[in-house]
Amino acid sequence: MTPAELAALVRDCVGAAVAAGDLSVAVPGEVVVERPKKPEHGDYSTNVALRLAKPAGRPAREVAEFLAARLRDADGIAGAEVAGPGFLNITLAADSLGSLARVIVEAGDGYGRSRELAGARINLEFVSANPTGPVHLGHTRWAALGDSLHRLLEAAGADVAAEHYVNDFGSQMDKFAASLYAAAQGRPVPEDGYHGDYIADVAKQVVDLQPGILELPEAEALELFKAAGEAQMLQLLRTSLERFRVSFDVWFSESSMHDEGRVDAALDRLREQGHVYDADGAVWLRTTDFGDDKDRVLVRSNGEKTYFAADAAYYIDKRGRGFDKCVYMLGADHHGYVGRLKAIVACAGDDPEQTIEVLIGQLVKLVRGGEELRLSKRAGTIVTLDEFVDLVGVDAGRYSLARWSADTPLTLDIAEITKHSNDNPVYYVQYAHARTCNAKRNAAEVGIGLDVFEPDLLTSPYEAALLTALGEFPRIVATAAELRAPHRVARYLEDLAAAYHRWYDNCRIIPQGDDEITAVNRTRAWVNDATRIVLANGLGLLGVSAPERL
RNA sequence: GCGCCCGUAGCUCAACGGAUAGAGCACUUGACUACGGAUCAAGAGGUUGCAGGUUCGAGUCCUGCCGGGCGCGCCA
Repeated sequence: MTPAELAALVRDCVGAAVAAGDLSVAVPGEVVVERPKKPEHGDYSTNVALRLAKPAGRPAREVAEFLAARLRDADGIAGAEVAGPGFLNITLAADSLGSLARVIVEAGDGYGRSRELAGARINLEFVSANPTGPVHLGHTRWAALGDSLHRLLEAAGADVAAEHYVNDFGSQMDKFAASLYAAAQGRPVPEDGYHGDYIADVAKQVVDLQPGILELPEAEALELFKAAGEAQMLQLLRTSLERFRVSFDVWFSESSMHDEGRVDAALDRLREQGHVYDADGAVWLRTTDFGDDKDRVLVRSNGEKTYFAADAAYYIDKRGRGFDKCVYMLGADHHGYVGRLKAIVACAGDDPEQTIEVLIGQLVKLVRGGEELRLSKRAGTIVTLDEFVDLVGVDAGRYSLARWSADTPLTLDIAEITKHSNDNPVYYVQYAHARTCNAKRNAAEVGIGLDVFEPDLLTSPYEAALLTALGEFPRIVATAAELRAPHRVARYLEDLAAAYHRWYDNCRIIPQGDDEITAVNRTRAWVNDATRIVLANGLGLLGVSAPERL
């Protein structure tokens, strides 16, 4: 019996109690069944009685007793007890709990996927690094979390587009072009330009591709440097991110919106909605109508459209493409932008509470030997994604960033996250997976495969603990997707790995010495394989490899 | 000044409003006749920043303080 089936059974018991007149209450749409922290609280527990007590006008423990009495008579239930203020603790019969192993093995890659978010069309925008420099550490946290969230949302059944916005319009691109031009001529880059070593590299690549560029008039050369430099930078961004196993469905160019008149069209739309006005020679959006602390400029008095205008157009474009939820993942230094974003949405006639969601990620610091890693020679800024990957590797890097909730400021110690030992959660989980693979190989060698399955033989408490942990996976995935919290998957995998290691220490798959191979051993091979599948599926959601050998 | 985020064990951090607040590291002590021990078992470690409030129940929600981070351009 899966937890979902048990939850449905509990709900049926509520329905039966109501029908019999024991309770007078509306049957809840969904009942939640959890794995209790303490094993003495049963395989599963539910707080449904506590929740129903008030509407039913009865003490919670009494409600729980009505349900317990019905549950005890149901198939697959070994026991149901009322505990504490009114919790209902449920123990499953061994064969009922053990049958889960077969369910998981048969589901394979599909185990953990659900239809919870089916029908949702979600636009997920993250990283959005400017094409004027490398991906840096601040983006990297979102690269890991955003890509994991992408995978999670799809696993929960949502229709998702991962999108990288390219700010290739405006004054910073002119500075970028000027920096490249200066570097190509061997002059020092302008004071307000971009100073990293990569500028010289990109400039050289542009000159190599277009040998005559330095002979052109300056204005023409700058235009070419801008266009070709951007193309080079985008290639670098893409390469860095792909190496980190992060991919985007759409790279969305800001300047393309300007070129195609879509910014003007968006401004017209906002004007029609009645929130645009002219003052001081500029065009404004009345965002104060929707809680912003001041109105914002869309078109400057010199005629140039602002970043903000393009963002409004971008939002309207996303909605035009059919997304009903636009998720923005921003760094903590951009949180001041949230109010304005919501105002854009409201000005466009949508409800910000419905159509956008802004996730704010706190800062990441890297330390080594107690000292913060600060300057990157290469980028002239803080540590880059490539340097981070060089330092810790993709698996440790992704796992370490995905393991913590985004709204916690994070300090990562290089020495700690690269240790190849149980000090390091990523290796702990990967080792558990490698161990399942190794156990499977060894079992196969002595003739134990997936042939005999007698789940009533899975009677060890270590078995029960492992099986209930395996049963939790689909709910963990769905919850992590709904709460936009990939770190829940990582924490769960650590729990599961621990339950597996304990089980492995106590329940042998291959008998010791010359002992005979029994149906218990053969059935345990299923449990081992189910664990292998869940660990692999979970690591996959985090973009971390699941090696068969370490 | 205004706004957002954070404050949990010595350290890094968990905990859909649920049971005695949990892991890992570090510290102390065990299990190596080991299906790869990169593992497992045990111990110690807490007034969840402070003070009120809401309720069957608060680390979690509300109010006010204290401390830290970040942001408040016709920049992007």
